[in-house]
Amino acid sequence: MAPPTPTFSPLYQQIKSLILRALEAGEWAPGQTIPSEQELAVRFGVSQGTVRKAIDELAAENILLRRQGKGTFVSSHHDPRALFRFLRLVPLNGGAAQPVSVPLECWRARAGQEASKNLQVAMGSPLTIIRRLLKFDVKPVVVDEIYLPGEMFQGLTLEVLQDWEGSLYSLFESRFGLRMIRASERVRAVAAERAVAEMLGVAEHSPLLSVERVAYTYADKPVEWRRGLYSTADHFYLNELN
Amino acid sequence: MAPPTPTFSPLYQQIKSLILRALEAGEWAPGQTIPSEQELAVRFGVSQGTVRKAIDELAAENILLRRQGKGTFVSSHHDPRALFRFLRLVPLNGGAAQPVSVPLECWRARAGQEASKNLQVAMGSPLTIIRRLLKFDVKPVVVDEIYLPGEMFQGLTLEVLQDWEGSLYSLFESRFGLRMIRASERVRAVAAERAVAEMLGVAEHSPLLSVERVAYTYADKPVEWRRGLYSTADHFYLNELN
DNA sequence: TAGTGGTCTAGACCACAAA
DNA sequence: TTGTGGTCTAGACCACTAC
Repeated sequence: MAPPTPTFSPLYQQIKSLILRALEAGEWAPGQTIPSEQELAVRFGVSQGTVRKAIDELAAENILLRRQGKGTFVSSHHDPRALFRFLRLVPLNGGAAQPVSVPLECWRARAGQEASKNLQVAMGSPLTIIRRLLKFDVKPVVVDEIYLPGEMFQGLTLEVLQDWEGSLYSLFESRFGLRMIRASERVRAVAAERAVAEMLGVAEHSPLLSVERVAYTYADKPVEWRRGLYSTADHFYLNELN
Repeated sequence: MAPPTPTFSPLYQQIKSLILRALEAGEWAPGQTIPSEQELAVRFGVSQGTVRKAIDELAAENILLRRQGKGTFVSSHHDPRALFRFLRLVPLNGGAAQPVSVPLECWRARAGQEASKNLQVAMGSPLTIIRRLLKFDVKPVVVDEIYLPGEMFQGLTLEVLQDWEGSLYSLFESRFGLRMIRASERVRAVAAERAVAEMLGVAEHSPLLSVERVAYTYADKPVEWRRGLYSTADHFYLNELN
């Protein structure tokens, strides 16, 4: 006897995949609308309700953004609301909530063991590395070291970074067509080494938050690995558990 | 001219509220099934689809749990899967993933300014305070100090805590009928004071994670405030950003 | 006024679990 | 076999936005 089909995939999941593939292929640009539910229903040969359920899930994953009366939009890191989706840092007592990125260095290197594991690239493959400061209201709060697969970020230089107004991810989106969809962070407490302590204006050996992040684009492909050292003298890392 | 009705609440939201109210009133016990969608549809006088959408949202909030073919269950902290919903601590290199709670002290006090603010109770109102250790595989990793509104936790003693096998929240659920629905955590890095350093087996002034949590039950009512100090020598705090 | 997403319904059928 | 949740459809109507 043949086994009963072990793989059952609901129609709306298949539609979801098709929409994702279209997004991945750049068929609709970030910030722009996708076709209406009715149009997509015709295109895919299913009912509007099925398209709706597919879009519902993509909206829940922050990949699409629905706006009643206007349409469904491809979400974009240009949207200022998108910033704090990935930066969970909040001032302790009021203070400036808008951070400013200050690029310090940008250079090329080759992937070591750790980078190769986190970015799922071969050992020795080219990397682009960024070091930068995050300031809240003139005050430095975070030092980041950011590892990127070199092939995907051709032409990324310190000048490009310095000329950019806005978040890193919005630069990645505009300049390199890479959209970060989700990320995973590992948080630990570490003692500040001297160089970092100086940059953040804290005493050597002060406790800092070490935040290691791997960020993924479509199809769960990792495209960024970063390590941030956060001074939590005036800020905290906020996490909502649901 | 009268303004056009500024308050529009979809039917399914109203149904959702009704279900929440029933849960709050204890009409269905944690771990047990609620009536079928069809039954609820009849009870509330709406279509099954409307009940479904209400339940969908409650399931997304981890308040209900759907199981195809079996029914819809009231989620419970007895479910072992529920543990890591609130404890985001993961071993660095394998190691025991199941923590053991070791209650150290349990005493009464009166709410100071901070407790009063976090628990939304009056200054001077009675509190129950717990101090406990969390061990992974014999090794102490977390020291917690937990502040609870005294009225809601009558009869909570060190003996009760020591006799309980399982998580704190499952005790709260069984013994005091209080279910934690969501929580908000503020994470910072701090230096270990001597007493804490000794308990965790680390050097004085070692960097630790300070995790302050306010946990809420139905209707966003805060019922627990705790501060944990985490040793991140062998563990890290994991956070998924979506 | 037209077009979008949002809600609600009724009904058919499928997948899964338990008896 | 029965009962549960899960999927899919078709159609009506509502709320919001823009023209």
